[in-house]
Amino acid sequence: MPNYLILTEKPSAAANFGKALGGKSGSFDNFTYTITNLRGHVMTLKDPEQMVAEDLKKQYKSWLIKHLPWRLEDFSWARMYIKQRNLRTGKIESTKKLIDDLKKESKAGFDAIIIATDTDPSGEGELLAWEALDAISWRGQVLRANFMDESTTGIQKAMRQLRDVSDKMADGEYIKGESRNRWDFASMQLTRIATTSAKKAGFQVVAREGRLKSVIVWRIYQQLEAIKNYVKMPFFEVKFKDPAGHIFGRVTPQGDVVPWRFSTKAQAEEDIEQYHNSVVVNEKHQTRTQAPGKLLDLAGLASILAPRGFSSKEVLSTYQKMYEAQVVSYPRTEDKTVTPDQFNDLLPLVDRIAAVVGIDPSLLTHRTPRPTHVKAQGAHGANRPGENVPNTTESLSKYGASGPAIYDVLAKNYLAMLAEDYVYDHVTANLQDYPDFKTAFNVPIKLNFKLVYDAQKAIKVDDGEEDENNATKGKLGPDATPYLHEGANPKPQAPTTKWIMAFLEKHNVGTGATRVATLSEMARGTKAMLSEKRGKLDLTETGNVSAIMVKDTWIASPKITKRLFEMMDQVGQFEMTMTQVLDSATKVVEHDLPIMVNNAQSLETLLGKPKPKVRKPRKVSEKMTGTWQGQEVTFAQEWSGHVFTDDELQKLLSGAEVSFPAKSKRGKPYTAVGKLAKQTFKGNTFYGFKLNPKPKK
DNA sequence: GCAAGGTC
Repeated sequence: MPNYLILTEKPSAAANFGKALGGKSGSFDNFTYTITNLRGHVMTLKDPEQMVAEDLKKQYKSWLIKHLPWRLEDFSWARMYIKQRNLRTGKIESTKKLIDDLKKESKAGFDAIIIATDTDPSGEGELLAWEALDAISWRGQVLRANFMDESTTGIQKAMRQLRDVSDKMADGEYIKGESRNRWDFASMQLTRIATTSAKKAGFQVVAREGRLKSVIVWRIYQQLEAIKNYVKMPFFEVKFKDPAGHIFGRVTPQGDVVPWRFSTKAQAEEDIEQYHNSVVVNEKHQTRTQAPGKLLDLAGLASILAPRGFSSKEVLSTYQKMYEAQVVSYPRTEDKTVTPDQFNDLLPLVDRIAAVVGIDPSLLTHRTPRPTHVKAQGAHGANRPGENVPNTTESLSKYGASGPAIYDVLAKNYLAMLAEDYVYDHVTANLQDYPDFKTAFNVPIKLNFKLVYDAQKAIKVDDGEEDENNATKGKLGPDATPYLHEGANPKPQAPTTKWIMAFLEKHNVGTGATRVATLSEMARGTKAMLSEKRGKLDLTETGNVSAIMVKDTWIASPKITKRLFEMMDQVGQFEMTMTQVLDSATKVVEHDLPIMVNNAQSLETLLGKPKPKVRKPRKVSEKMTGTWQGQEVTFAQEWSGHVFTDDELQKLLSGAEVSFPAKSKRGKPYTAVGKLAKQTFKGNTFYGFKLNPKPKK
């Protein structure tokens, strides 16, 4: 029997594989196996200057426009470990340990490694698996297991249909992912062009311009401009009202010029003269139903919580912690449905969940799967409550400020699916003497799921259309009286988290999780491009500069992502080469470069004189020179706020140890013990006080 | 100083 190492994408997937195959290791079908896992991408491309020949390093380190566009064939596309802050512990972690462990594990006599990472249409799963296989220099056989979902049957089925992909260059899915990765890397050039051009014009910012950030920042800029340039254009038209307040009007398609709308009140007052009271006729009633809204993904959840004052960042990190406690399901899903298995797993818990969020369980009568919400496809399933039901929502604040709100929305939205459809009476009628004047309104009959949660309403983006506030109560007719209605062109809506998420989703830019992560990243730190306050988005100076720089460029168009994905499909089918895909990145740079250089000229006109950056004067500590180990050295007389005494300075020069009270970066007091030593910082040699190495435990 | 993608 062959012995396989099954490589999954993440711990949660490894757990599901273990469940499906009967343990973390064992035998299945005709092989024995061990399951292991990655943690997403474990390697990333090196910096540009680290991927080229020695004599090109200087030019590829430079941000000057004369060195751009790059010759992408100069790159080795070599990778390095990833160092990143852990969301839970807040500590910087490197992927080196994981790779070292995997390398050790892979040497335990396996006949093949099975790539069992997520099946994603962009080839990301293959890419991140091959990053790891290349990093451990795996030379043996490689098989691929494609699973559509992480259910037991889904995984078992996949493990019986293994494909040989030992030659990664023959694996279309890998080529796809690698192309996407290199294309995006090449787009880095646009940041250099924008930043350098803006700097020349006096704006000292880093203008980050990838195909996600530039699209977001440009869309927000345009919207803010539209609001700034909005001029209210009132209009007047004749409408009718019956005694109960039902309004009868004519249909005006958006943007159309119609003869019954006037720009002055006087004209309309003249017009109204020709109308008289009319009898209401043609009253029709139709009973209609509406199904509960779809289940949520992270972007939807973040959209709903933003107006309550929870930032994307806060929701992301709190949700992750709640997931690890199994209070909620897997965060980064793209599914908006659940599988029948997932539905059945949660079913016995729904009454308890309802009690926690204060929903009357007698409303939850639809306990069979709805075909619209429960589908036999998907992986982790839509975001929903987990197997651990909390006692109260308040208790979830231990995971973060947004904990109770996350659970409340998530649980109610899931429970809404178990309530019956909303039933309402759709009423229509028109006027006898003026049949073009119509009314339409809905009268609720049974609220049903709307008493639990109305996700559609929560997610809906205000389109700026005026609300007529049509009456929904009272008897229709018997007649209606003409009146003068005053309206106006709708004011563009303010940019919000919800609004930008809807825009990105419409254009298929990014995934649910990356959209939230990118927005949160764009709002963070000294290079922040935008601010997110209670869900309202605004641009910082960096954001404004970044936006103006991408006016009329290709990179800021959502079509670029669409085109990239089309090319990725072709490259996956071997109808196009990776080189050709990358040529298109160079074409974008060539196209956008002169435009950006030109756009820089309008920065000052649009934004005013650049604010001079106030530089904090750098504190230069006093230096002293003396003889140490037989050579003349110069070193700082101060270390971490402590000024050495004359006695200590002599001790240091003599090579002796000194100790003094100090405080750690976190403000924890400790005793610093150390000597003078030769050290390096960013490649430069210097002399100075150095802490003794920590004793090994 | 820089991308977008995945993850804890």
